[in-house]
Amino acid sequence: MDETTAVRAMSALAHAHRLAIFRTLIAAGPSGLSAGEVARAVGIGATSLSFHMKELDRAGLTRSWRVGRFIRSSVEVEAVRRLFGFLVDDCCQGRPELCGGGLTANAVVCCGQDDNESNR
Amino acid sequence: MDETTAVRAMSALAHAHRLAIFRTLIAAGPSGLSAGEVARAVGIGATSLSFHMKELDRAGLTRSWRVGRFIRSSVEVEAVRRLFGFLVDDCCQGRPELCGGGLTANAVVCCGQDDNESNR
DNA sequence: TTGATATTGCAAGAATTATTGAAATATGGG
DNA sequence: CCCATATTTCAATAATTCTTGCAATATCAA
Repeated sequence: MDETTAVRAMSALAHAHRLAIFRTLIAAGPSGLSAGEVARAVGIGATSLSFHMKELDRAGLTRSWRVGRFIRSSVEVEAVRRLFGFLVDDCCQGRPELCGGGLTANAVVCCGQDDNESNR
Repeated sequence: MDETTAVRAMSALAHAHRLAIFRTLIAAGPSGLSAGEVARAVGIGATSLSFHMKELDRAGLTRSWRVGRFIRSSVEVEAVRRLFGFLVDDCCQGRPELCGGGLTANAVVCCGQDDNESNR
């Protein structure tokens, strides 16, 4: 993960609607939701959802795929993990004796090692 | 953590200079760095650093305190933990059977339970 | 093919955020 | 008290991002 990628990801989450979309999709799990379902859940219009969903996809935080007339989207769990890692991986320069707890940076997100089939 | 707080935190990190500042401070650990040291490390001017540092402080991601003529800043590790949690805590609606790995959302950052004295 | 549903693209204005240097403030040392 | 260092404030400009409705595209079902 480079800085540009990380900034793009943070920017994608730095918006009330997109954060709500992201959290809605995190809750939905690997099978995701259709654009319409997300728009309804978040309370925004189709145009607005499309705009914001595209931002999340572009940032690599979500993935979208077509199922008939619907576009389903879900969170790219691995990307979230990499993002968290990028933020904190150099914590205390990796010298735990500088810190109290002394854990090396680590971020774990639900849904295991990412891809768990479902209807992708 | 509410949505407004989370958006403010993500916005604070959604900028190349501020992300660099944040990561520099994460690496520095609880004792932090002075504004000048950060500015030099990141390669920006004093005015610019002051502007961006204030954003990080305002977002609650960092804390700053005066030591003589210097202002030192360090990362608020607990705030980072809460932010990560807010992003992923509802993962798969807390129903691990929907996910492969089945972990509940969890984000761990170095430096233990936050405050480890040093020169605060 | 036609109609209905689902989603995206476009364009212009509105709003927010970033950049810059110069001046102002705070502190410690002599 | 005066000077040098460290940081912040101010103000104007520049740049980016958001919002909105409507038209366009894609797919399915009849």
